[in-house]
Amino acid sequence: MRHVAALAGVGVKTVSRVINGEPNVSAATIEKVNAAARKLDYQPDLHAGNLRRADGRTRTLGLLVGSVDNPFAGAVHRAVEDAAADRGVAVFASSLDDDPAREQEAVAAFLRRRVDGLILTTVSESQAYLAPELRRGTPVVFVDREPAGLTSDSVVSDNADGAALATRHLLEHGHRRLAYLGDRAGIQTARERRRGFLEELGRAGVATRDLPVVEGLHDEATAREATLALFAGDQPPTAIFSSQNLVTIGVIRALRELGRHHDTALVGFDDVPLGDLLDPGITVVAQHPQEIGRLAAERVFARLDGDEAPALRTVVPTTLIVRGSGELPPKAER
Amino acid sequence: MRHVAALAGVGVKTVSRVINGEPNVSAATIEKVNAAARKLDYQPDLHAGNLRRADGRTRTLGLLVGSVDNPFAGAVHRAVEDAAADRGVAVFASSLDDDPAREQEAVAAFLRRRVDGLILTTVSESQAYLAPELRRGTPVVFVDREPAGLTSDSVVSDNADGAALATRHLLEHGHRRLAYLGDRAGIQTARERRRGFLEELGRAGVATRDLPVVEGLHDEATAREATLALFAGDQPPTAIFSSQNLVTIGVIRALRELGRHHDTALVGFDDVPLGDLLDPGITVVAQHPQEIGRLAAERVFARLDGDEAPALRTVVPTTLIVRGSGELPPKAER
DNA sequence: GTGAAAGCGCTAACAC
DNA sequence: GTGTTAGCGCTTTCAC
Repeated sequence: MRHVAALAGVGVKTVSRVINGEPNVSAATIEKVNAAARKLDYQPDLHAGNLRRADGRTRTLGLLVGSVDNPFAGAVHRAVEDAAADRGVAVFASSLDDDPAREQEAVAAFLRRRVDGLILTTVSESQAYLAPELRRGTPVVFVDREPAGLTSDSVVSDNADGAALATRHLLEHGHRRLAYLGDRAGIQTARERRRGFLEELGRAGVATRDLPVVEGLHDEATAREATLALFAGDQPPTAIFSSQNLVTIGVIRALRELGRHHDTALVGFDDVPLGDLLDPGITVVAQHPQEIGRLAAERVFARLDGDEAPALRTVVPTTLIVRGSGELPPKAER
Repeated sequence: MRHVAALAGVGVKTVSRVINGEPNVSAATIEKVNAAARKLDYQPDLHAGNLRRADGRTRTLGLLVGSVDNPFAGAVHRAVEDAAADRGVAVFASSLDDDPAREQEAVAAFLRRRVDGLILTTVSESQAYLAPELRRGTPVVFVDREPAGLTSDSVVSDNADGAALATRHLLEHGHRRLAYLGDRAGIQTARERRRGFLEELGRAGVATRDLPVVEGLHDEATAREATLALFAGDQPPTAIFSSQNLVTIGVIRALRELGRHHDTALVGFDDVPLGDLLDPGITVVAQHPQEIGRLAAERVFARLDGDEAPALRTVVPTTLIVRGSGELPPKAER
């Protein structure tokens, strides 16, 4: 900046004014400064400016998702990015991998870089460690999962409702031997989905005691194996509710291997890529990750713009998408 | 930091030493400082430190991909993140959307934030604008597409070879009426893939004059329409080579609608999610985005670690994955 | 083993 | 309209 000022024959403050589009600079001076900046390939240092700037904004957001490689996370990320780009805000993205240590490291990395706001998917038992940061005024919005030990904005799917919707759908198609295949019970959304599943069965008067409730599945491989094991038993289910996109894919693979994909009903929670092109089409309770990301970004920016309202919990409804796999009737008992 | 120093009863420099794990501090002092830092929820400001620090490293990378919502980009991103996280480096991720303006803005946003390195997918005609930055010592690695008007490291798939491989596969299965459905010719990889397609046909002695070469497709919708149009003509192809994952999906949808998915061969460039579970399975020339991301990160960090070798062009081979759609024989002429 | 002073690139406050 | 000075939070240099 000093070099630009020298080359343009003005003071550094004038360069600063031009760079930031502040008023009270003559057109001729603006042109001189811009010419000098161009000649020197000058790029202002945002961080240096922020050190002194009144609002202290870095125009940077930290986003933590399950994995940047997951379609759900990709859609959330994209929506956040679009909202941020409109405001000249850049986005740090990190993957959580359902690892509490990674959560803490990622958040610390964001905070050391003085992000203006945080959009987080979390997995550790408590997010109380964020309290000081929240007091400091950094907006924190939780996506997909709600925080524990701390109150802040969140944007989540209606997990229990969606799971109940899926379950009711299977019940309506005559199934009574349903199986639940889901993620670790340590994960809040997994608990909610299991609760929705069991409660809906309870409302329908179906005894849940003997129904298989398999937890701890987190990827295709474990879900596939769990499904195979289920069918190796003497009372395989006639319908499966899978609580997560990767689990759903694992179930599909297993059912195909067993040749049971046309006689075992399946409803998945969260949409599956190309789910409509499979045979049968995969009936899912779809979430709306794009909408979740959009609303989360909206919350962060509202807070940055001075919204002081109490923490807001935004629930994004899920949608049942009927495609075939959820409408298969129970296989006749042998 | 001043507050921490005051509370611990030491000078700021001592706090700095403790934070950065520098030697020559007594164990007792370290403990005092850490206790004070914890009490005050002190988070060091990385940017402030970098202003003065000798190496000037922000421990931050800028990554520009097609769209963070695309599976290819997600895999690249994930690999870059994993390599970066090992080194305590955070990653800014932005979407290009094949928009030259967005490219420039994203890069400028990265540079204003003083990223240590850049991993870029580009679309503008020339990246010469990066020359000053490159001279300044910022490593720039191009992924997926090679730069123009500038020489720097790149990590790309063997686009022409992969396209030729796909084409040869279709020829070997007896097809002569092949169609090419691809992205805008303005995109370097699209040009390469078209070249590979046409050259392979030339080597096989197949006249390419009358074969449909449709370009300018960039999403499912346009690819679907182009495919439908192809079959509305009087000489529909017996085989299709689609040059990109979204285009492949659009083609699949159109073929299904037409009921032609079992008599029109299809090989796609770049893998398609669940491509093995469709009927027929989708034969593709798979790229290795994870590997591309890993190698790109490796390049950036090698440069940061002082590698001064001439610009390196790394080619990641593609792999033909046979699943059914590419092995369909030509439909008997009517 | 520790601290004081200067300065990184910029903006705030105020002078002219 | 424009420049000067101080200082943001930290690291460097150098003294003790």
